[in-house]
Formats: sequence, C-alpha cells, structure tokens
Amino acid sequence: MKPTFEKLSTQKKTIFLESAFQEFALYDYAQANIGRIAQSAQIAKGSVYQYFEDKKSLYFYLIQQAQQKKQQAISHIFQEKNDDFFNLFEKINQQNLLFDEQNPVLQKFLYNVSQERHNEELGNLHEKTLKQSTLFFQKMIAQQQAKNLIDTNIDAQTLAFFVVNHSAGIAEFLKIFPNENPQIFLKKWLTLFEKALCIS
Amino acid sequence: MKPTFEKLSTQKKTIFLESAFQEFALYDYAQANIGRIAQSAQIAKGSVYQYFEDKKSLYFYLIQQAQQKKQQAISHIFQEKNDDFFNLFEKINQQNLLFDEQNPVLQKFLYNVSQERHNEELGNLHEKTLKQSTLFFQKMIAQQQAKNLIDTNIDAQTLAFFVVNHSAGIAEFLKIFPNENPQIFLKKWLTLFEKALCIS
Amino acid sequence: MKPTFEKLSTQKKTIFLESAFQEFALYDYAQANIGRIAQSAQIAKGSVYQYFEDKKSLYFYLIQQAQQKKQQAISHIFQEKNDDFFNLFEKINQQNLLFDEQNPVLQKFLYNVSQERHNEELGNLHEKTLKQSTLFFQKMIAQQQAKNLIDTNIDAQTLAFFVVNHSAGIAEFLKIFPNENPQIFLKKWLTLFEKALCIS
Amino acid sequence: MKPTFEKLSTQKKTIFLESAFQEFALYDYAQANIGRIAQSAQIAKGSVYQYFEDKKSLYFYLIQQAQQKKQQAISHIFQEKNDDFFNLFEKINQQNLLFDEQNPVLQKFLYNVSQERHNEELGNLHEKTLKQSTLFFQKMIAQQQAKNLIDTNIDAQTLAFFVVNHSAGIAEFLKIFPNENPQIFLKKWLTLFEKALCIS
DNA sequence: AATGAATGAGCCTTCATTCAT
DNA sequence: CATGAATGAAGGCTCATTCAT
Repeated sequence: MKPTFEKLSTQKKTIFLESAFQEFALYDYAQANIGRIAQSAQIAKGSVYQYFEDKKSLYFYLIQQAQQKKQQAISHIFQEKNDDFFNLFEKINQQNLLFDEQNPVLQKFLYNVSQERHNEELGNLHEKTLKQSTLFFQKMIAQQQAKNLIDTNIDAQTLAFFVVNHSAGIAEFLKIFPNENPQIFLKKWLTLFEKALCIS
Repeated sequence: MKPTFEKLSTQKKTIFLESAFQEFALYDYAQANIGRIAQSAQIAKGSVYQYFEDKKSLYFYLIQQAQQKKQQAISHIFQEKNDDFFNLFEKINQQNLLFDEQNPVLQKFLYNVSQERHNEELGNLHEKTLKQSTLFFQKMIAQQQAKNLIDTNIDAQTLAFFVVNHSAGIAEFLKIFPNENPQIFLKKWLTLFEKALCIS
Repeated sequence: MKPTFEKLSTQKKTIFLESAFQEFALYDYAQANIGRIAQSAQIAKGSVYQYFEDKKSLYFYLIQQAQQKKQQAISHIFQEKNDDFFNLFEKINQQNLLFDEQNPVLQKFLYNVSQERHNEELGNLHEKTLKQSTLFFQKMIAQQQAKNLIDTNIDAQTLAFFVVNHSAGIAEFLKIFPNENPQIFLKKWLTLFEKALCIS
Repeated sequence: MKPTFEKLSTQKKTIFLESAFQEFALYDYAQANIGRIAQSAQIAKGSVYQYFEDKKSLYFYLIQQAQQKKQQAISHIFQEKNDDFFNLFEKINQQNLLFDEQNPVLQKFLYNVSQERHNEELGNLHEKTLKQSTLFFQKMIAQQQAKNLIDTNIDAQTLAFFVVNHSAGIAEFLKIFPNENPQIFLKKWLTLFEKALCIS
C-alpha cells in the first residue's frame, strides 16, 4: 500500500475497499480484474496504481484488513470473564457466525483466500493465513491463561490452531448445506464436538 | 474427445492424461494452461487440438474419466453381501479414503472441479458433478434394497445425496488436518455420525 | 467503437483509419490482420482493442464511415435543381466516379465489402450494404419527387435500387478496363443506357 | 502436380478434383482448407501432398484444368464456318452461358479465381488468367482471320481482350440480377452491344 | 495526484505441411 | 504409396502495468 491511499478521504477509501473486496469475493486472485475494481469504484484504472504497488500488494492489503476486522469483531469476547473453555469456544463460533452473516462480502472474500491454491506468485496463502489467525487466537488464549481462565496445561498454540480450523469446518459445512439454520447447526455441531471429545 | 486420441498408444495416452490431470489439479479451469500440458507431455501445443476439440472438451473428458475411475474403485463394495447400512457406509468411506491416498492428483483434480464457481462457460459444475455422483450411489443403493440389504423404507436418492456430501466433508476435513491419520479419523467420524443419527 | 477512439486526436484517428481502410482494401475480412493495422498505424496491437471491441466491430465501423463519406460527397447533388431524371442520374454517376478517383482506398474497401461472401460471422453483408445504399437514394429521390423534379409515378425504392446496382456495374466495368478513360466511358455507358431504356 | 496423381485411377482422380473444385468454389484461396478437401474426397490429408507439392500448386493446377475444360467446351465453335464476327461473338457468349449453367461449380470456382486479390503468394492472378484467356481467343480469332471470316484490319489481341472482358461482364450482371433469364438477357445485351459499336 | 491511453506479454486456437509407420 | 499423427507459426484477444498529460 502506498501513502497516497492513506491520505484519501474516508469516503473514497471506503468505496475503493468495498469495490476491491467485492471483486475478490466474486473472483479468485487470477480472475479478479483491476479495471473492474476501478470502474466499480468510479476512479481511473491508473489511480489504483497510485494507491497500491500492484495487484498482489492490493490483495495482501485486503487480506490483512479483512482479518483485522474479523478479529476486532471477535476479540471483545476475550475481555469478558469466561468460566470455562467450552463456554469460550461456543462464543467464538457464535461470533464467527454473526460476523459472516453481517459481512457476507468479507466472508466470501476470506473463504476465497483460504481456497487459493499454492501459487508461485502468492506463495502458500493457505498456510500464511492459517498462521496469522492462529497467532491471533494464541495471544487471546495466552491472556486467558494468564488470568487462569483456561487450563495452563494446554498448549496455547495447539488449542489456537484447533479453534481456527474448527471454525473453518463450520463455515465449510454451512456452505455445503446452505439451507441449514446456522444457529441450530452450530448447536448440533457443538454437542457432537463435546461428545466427540469425551470419546476420544 | 477426438478419435485421434483413442487411437494413441496406451503409453502416450497415459502420459498425456497424467499431464492434463496434473495441470487441472494445480490450477483451476481458467488458469490451467494448454501449453504447459503439452510441454509436460512432451508434445506440440497443436497436438492437444488433434486429441480434443478445445480446452473445455478436454476438461469435461478429464472429469468423466476421473469420476469413472473413482466409481470403479468403489463399486466392488456393492458386489459383496453387506449385512447392514452402517457397515456399507463405513466401507464406502474407507474406499474413498484409500482412493484419495492412492490417487492424490485425481483427488486434487476432483476437489478443484467441485470448487469451480458457477461460470458461463462451464455451467454449474458443482451441481452437475454432485448429480452425477449421487446418481451412481442411488443405483448402488437401489440394488442393495432389491436384495433387502438396505431398508427399503429409506429413499434411495436422499440417502445417496447424503452419502456423497458426507464423503466430501471427510475429504475436506482431512485437507484441513493433513497430519491426522485418516483411518483413525474416519473411525472417530463414523462414531460421531452414528451417535449423531441417534441424537437428531 | 469505444469512446476511447473518439477522444483521440484527429491526427491519430486519421492515421488509424487510413491504416485500417488500407488493410481491409488489400485483404478480405478473414485475411485482414489486426497486427498489420497496428504496425502500419505505429501503435501497439493492444491499442486497437482500446478503440474497438473486436475485429468485427472495427470492420462494421469502417463500413459505416465509408458509406457516410461517400453519401456526403454525393448528397449535395440533390440540393441543386435538376430538370430531369437523366440529368440527375448522370450527375450521380459522375459524382460516384469522382469520389472513387479521389478515394481509391475507400473505393477498393467498399468494393471488397460488397464482394464479401455470406458468412456466419458477418451475416449477409452484400444484402446489408445494398439495402443501406438503396435507402439513401430512396430518400433523396423522394425529396426530389416532393419538389416535382422526378416523376411521382416512379416507385422511389425501385428506382433507388436500380441506381445503386447500375453504379456498381460502372465501377465493375472500370475495374476490368482500368485504362479506359472514366469520363468517356461514362458517356458511352449513359448513351447505351438511354438507348436501352427506349428499346426495352 | 506430382506424377503420383496422374497414376491414380480415373475415378479417384475425378473424386479428388470434384472435391477440390468444390472447396475453392465455396471459399477463396486463403479460406480454402486442405483438410476439408481430403475429408470430402475420402482420402488422408497426407495424400494430398503425395499428389501436389502444396496448396498453391494444387490451386494453379485446378485453374489450368478449369480453363482447359471451358475452352474445350467452346473451341468447337471455331471449327464451324461462321460468316461474320457478330455471329461468332453471339455463339461464344451463348456457349459460355451454357457451360456455366452445366458446370456451376467450375463457374463459381473461376469467378473466385478472377476475384482473387493481388497477393504476395499467388501474384496477380486476375492479370494472369486474363492474359491466359485472351491468348486463347487471340489464336481462335487469328485462325478466323486466316480464313477471312473476320476482318483482318481488326487487331486480334485487342478484340480477344474485349471478348473476354465482355463475357465477364455478362457473368457479373447475371450474378447481380439472378432472377433475370440468361438467354433473354444475353439478347438484350447483344443488341445494346451492336448499337454501341455503331455509335463509337 | 488523477487520468486514461499505450504497451506487450501471454493464452487459445487453426491449419498447412512434414514425417514416421 | 497411403495414412494420419505431429508440428509450430500465426492470429485474435485480454489485462496488468506504465506513462504522458
């Protein structure tokens, strides 16, 4: 991202980002079209290159922004006192679902990012974003452990990784069964999860 | 597919198909590159068009071939006498896992196909392939029902659809947890599944 | 045609159109080469696609432009008072000849267009252009009839069609006898024409 | 043409030539497709290259054959005693029309050849074929002059050239007015022609 | 800084011609 | 000699990126 972009008025920035998110939500990285973004944001194609070095740079910026927004929407959970792990876990997933419902474009965008194949140009995005998300939860969990709200015997990184992937699993499942009611499904899922943990 | 391709020596056909599967396993339809396939198969770019009308025709042929191979690898299950549905279901998933392990390229390819967005050129592939697979299992299940090996009260199509989506879910899960032992995971999954059915 | 083309400087537009007319005057539609046009106009191949959607769109634009130019060069005849039909007819042909002499490239181009075979991509151009030209003369003749300068008993459309085809015949003849003096030939032709009308 | 072609059975030769004439009657030189000829003649594509050096060589062979056939169909006129030039001229045109009616494919083919643009690969075919045809008539006319059946004051070459182009003019006219009865039209045309000669 | 025209690499596809069997 | 698979040059078109205003 170039400094030029930051100097833009909030409105312009917002319109531009919405257009860009929309484009990368509808098309994967290779298929996404800079011209279409410019058109949709009602700016000149050349302006995009005043704001960002190139397509890749814009894409990575969007990823970072989307993750930040999602994490901000979730982080407040960790501010509250949570008596046990299951309680916390449920809230995370609940919040995840809520965010996806309220931000369908971002949700599609982030799903696309997670599906992006290993690729010479972008590197292994899947791994990259996984690590990023895991790191976020790891910090949250560590904070909880410091407050003795989560068992300190559990490895924070492992648990973080587990939470991240689990949430992805829920999203994937809902994509496959789009008619399923998310809230009811989440409940069933958590029940299964609870039972599964007991079994294993 | 053109007759020219069928007349090719088995070796040439194999090398070509491997190259093509590899390409469409690494890249989605739009990003896949005919030139790269030719290079990888050590033939001239023009030769590809002696074998197939165009990119799309090649792609659809590959889909059909991959599905056929997978179904052949699985169909033998239905020849044996299976005492109950759970037994059969377990074997299907077991066989699915085995096939994916033994044919990693085909597995990636079919996964890509299932992820292909709805698209003017290709139509709704996701729906198409889903129907194709469902039909296959529907026939198998109907045969079992004729032999009274599966409860005839169950609607064959619904059950078939369920099996297909369920298998896809397992594959997806294993993609997310690549380090998990597939066999152990399958067992856990099936146990959950059994319990889930009791619960719901 | 895209707006980009219209915004170009007159000089650039002129050079481009000259190159394009030249190309389609030397080669038929299928053989005409976008790369050659770009080279001749000293622009990048891609620029052609900034100006026009595709080859066909460019071709149709050129046809329309050429017809317009020719019609403009001829239309002033109808502003003058012409005492009789033969007088008018002679002037039309005279003007046609003059235009072809002064615009040899356009003449070749329009001849090529009229020779273009019926074709899935372009449709029946011969019929299309014939209709276009006939319509132009039809209007002119109707105006003359309104001023009582041409016998109102004559069907304007039929006469228009006759004029168009007749002019095409003259052009064809001159193409076959390139050394013939056009003016002298036109006179002979008109004399024959006059006699022919008396005979038939 | 290669000797291989001559050694072919008459039937095979005929089928091949018919296919080739058909192709070059339907498409101009550049658009004509060797593969389509082979397919139509039910031989292998490679065989075409056993018979002819290349596309150009085949094309020129076809031109020569078609001209020969047409000339043979007409030449018998000159064997008969014709009292005057107009008589002969009428018979030539009559015979030309007859030939075109009986050999529609050859007629289309030869028309295409005459319309072929100047072209780096083929050279100026229009001029070439014109000269060829002119030479033929020139010889015929000279023979008539030797028998004192045509005025020896007339330059044989000029008259020959005139005859050739005149016939082309008739063909062109009939193409533009396809509903016109050729025989009736020819009569009108010749009457005009006779009058025209008196005038000039 | 904004604009949008200019660029050219890259892709799919066609087809005359060659070559191995 | 027949066959038809193999070849590769060429052409239309797209689009990220640069550049001149």
